[in-house]
Amino acid sequence: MRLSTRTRYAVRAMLELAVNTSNIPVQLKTIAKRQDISVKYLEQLMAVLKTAGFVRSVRGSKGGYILAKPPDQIKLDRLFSCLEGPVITVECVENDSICDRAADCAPRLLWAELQEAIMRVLKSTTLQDLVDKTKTYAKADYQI
Amino acid sequence: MRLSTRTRYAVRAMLELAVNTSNIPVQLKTIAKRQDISVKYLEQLMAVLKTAGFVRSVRGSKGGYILAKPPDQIKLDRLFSCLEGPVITVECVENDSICDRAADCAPRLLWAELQEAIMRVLKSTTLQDLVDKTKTYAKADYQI
DNA sequence: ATAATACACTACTAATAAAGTAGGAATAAA
DNA sequence: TTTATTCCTACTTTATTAGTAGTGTATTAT
Repeated sequence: MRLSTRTRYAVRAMLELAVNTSNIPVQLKTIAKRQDISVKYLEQLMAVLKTAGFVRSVRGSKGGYILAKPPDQIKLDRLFSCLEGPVITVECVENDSICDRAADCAPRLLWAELQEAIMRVLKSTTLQDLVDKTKTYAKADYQI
Repeated sequence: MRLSTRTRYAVRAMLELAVNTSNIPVQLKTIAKRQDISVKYLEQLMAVLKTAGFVRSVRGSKGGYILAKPPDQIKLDRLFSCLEGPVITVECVENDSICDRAADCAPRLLWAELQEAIMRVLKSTTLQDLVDKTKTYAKADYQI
């Protein structure tokens, strides 16, 4: 049940965009340096985030990325599902036809509970919440 | 955040042992057939479960496995940690020294929340709970 | 215009982990 | 002694994740 770096990187990148309150786009180079992620890898993640409608890109010189919506309208469960895929614990939770046992399967009920517990946390968290927590933890010269 | 088959198989195997109320040990062959898992793979999982003290084995002919404790004393969080490893979401949640950012990291707080939510469910579930649910769902000729 | 900058797209590769297989040794019952 | 079963170790295969590379395209500053 480990989280992929994919998701972690993406959340961190999104947070970098969220703390940028100006209208000047943030360059991947900048995020890559601050977050210690290769630009090339970030590009791929940003492509996913762009397709999903979380960010807008500005091409060309002085280009970069900005959030497509205000941070308080970006829920973490959405971010997750576009990065990590929709299934969080086990396939059968969502799709009971993949296993004959599904109908009578007690473990499956447990996996469903787990998934719900996870989703509850993610649904109740927005990018803005993370921004706020960042500020709380290191008010002055914070780094994400 | 997918669950390993390792853990799923092990839980199902444990459940097979739990529904066996006799003192006769259950053979892996039987579990393997009922659960559609290779005996050889099961052997490895059972070795882990045995080391962790969840099951006892009876060697030789007519041997097999039985639970080492009554099912209501087997919490799922314990089962998990011996199969899936202690870290559920991200390393840094447990060990903040692996990342310079850890102290001021808002995402890390989120991962910690996720982990807690998962653990809360697992800690409040025992093997007996699964047994009960199984019986509820298919009283007569239940298959796990 | 042109050079520089930065995103866009696609394919490939490397590393790691998960899943499963195989063979034989130890043990106990019949 | 034969048979059935767990035990132990090593290997193999497969899948996923993570990361790299190269080329293309759009935009802007000069």
